[in-house]
Amino acid sequence: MIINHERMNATEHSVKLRLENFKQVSREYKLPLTPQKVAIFRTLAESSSHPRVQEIYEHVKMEFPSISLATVYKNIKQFLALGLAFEIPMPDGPARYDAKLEIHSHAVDTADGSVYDLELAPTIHLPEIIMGKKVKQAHVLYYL
Amino acid sequence: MIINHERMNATEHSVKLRLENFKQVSREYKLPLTPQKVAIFRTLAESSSHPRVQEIYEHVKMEFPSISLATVYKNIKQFLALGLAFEIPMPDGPARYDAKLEIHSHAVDTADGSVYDLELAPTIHLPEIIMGKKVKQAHVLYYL
DNA sequence: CTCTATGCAAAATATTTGCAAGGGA
DNA sequence: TCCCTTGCAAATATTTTGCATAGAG
Repeated sequence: MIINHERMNATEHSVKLRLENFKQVSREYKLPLTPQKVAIFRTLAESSSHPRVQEIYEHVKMEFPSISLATVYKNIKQFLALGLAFEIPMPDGPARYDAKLEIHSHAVDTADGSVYDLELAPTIHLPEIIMGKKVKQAHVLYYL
Repeated sequence: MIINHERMNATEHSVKLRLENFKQVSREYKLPLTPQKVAIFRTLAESSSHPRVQEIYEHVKMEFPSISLATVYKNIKQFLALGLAFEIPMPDGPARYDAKLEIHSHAVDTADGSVYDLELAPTIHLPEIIMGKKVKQAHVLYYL
């Protein structure tokens, strides 16, 4: 297992890739790309701290002071449905979000609420089918 | 990987083991064993459907009509802190609970909200230490 | 007798919804 | 133009808290 400390933010390159994917998927589903929506996705893609909805809202508010919390909620839900983001449910308090595309796992430090990205070693392969259904999302959550 | 369909409830034997453990831990921490608390734990231990707080409340209410939802919340939180129960955070809606003692994983069917217990094959061993901290709880969550 | 638990009500959080107006493709 | 989106406010959950009383050990 490789642990990605990610003290720094996502690289510009990977942010660009995520944004391109986001735009492509939006076109595919004929969903309009509003500036607010792009700002919400970019905030998520640029962050490495697995922000809460509230934090995304506060960040986007700097650029769009009139944005509503409901808009952020609606967009995040849409990202999840489109497979553009992961949700990391937390044992206490609101969920955290992650725009990383590859399936990976998270370690949640319950002491301070920080979330670490983990890459599973390639020898650990998660099942793709369970109970005859395709695995849409897999999270390995460790509570420390 | 072995999938435990668990259409039936937990066996009487395993329920007895869980209840004994619960009572021993309570004595250890000098926490009074009230009838309500025992009923809440028993409800959890006997169920195999990973009930929500609300469902536990409704079940215990049959035996203790005056029980309060707050009491169920308080007790469930205490069980988590004592390691007597697992919490399974859900992508939508309230978390589910499980009194199973061994670390195992869960598959969440997002279509109907049902939760399956999974036993990880022994060849897949989860790390016990991450970032220098002991893993208190590990969940492998699959969203189907 | 002491300490935690219970039950009730109110408060605090968190998330969703309805709807009129705005805006992207 | 056609939908989807936005922003606001109100409505819904959901969970926590304070406090007086009850009860376990």
